[in-house]
Amino acid sequence: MPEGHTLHRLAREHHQRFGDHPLRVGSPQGRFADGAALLDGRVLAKAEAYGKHLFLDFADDRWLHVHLGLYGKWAFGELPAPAPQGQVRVRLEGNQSYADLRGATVCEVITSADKRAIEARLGPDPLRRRTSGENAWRRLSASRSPVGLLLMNQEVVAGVGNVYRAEVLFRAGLSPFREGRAVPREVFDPLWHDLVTVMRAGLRVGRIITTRPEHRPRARDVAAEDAHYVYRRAGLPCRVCTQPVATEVLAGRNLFWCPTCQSS
DNA sequence: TAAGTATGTTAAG
DNA sequence: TTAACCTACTTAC
Repeated sequence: MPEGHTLHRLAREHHQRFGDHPLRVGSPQGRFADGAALLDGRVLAKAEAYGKHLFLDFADDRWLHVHLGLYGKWAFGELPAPAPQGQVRVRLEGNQSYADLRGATVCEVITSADKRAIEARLGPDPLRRRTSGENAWRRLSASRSPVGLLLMNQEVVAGVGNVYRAEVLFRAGLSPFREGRAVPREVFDPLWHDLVTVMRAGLRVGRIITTRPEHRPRARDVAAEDAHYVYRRAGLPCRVCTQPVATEVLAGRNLFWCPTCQSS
């Protein structure tokens, strides 16, 4: 489930389980054998996330860079670790815990210069401290692309995926088809602030919940089907206006929106 | 059991 | 714009 909040949680969990310990690093699958050999036995000094990228600092200018892509996953457990099931690209083992990585799009050992180059391509990450949306505004307000595309562009905002894209546009009452350059500053600033709010909530809770309590059946114990306003709700009645939620494929991704509530 | 789908990105055409 | 990556879960048959 990798939008930005997931990666920030993963960074935290790696640090909690493995921070400051020497790790055994292997690649049961074999596909990352060379990289694992570069890291095996080293101490994990730090773990951080930037957008959807995870960086594990193995000191002396060696970082493990992971991007989960669509279906990559980390699975954690307590030692002793079981025999690897399926295609385990990386297995980390520390004092008490192990972690298995499967299905990642990117898994590589890089230098801090490589890491800086990756970060330089990314827009501001709403989940990083002391981060302003100014650079996102600069890109967005100069673009003819629809805002629904711009929010998914990691060079504009880092960490937003298909769920946050759909939900934050709904909460702003903004049409996903509005050109970036036609979005007024008075609309963008609250939208950025809302991104920070809902992504922080996702980081805290571990799932994406964007519906306000007054728009769902039960304020607590949010059921999966009540967590979103429009994402994956095509044809269902809008929670606010009861008109059917619309869907369309935009740039290869499913877009969801309410044509009534998001007409501006 | 097979087919379809997914919260993502890159590269080929 | 499309296919590929190649995992796990859901749905169809």
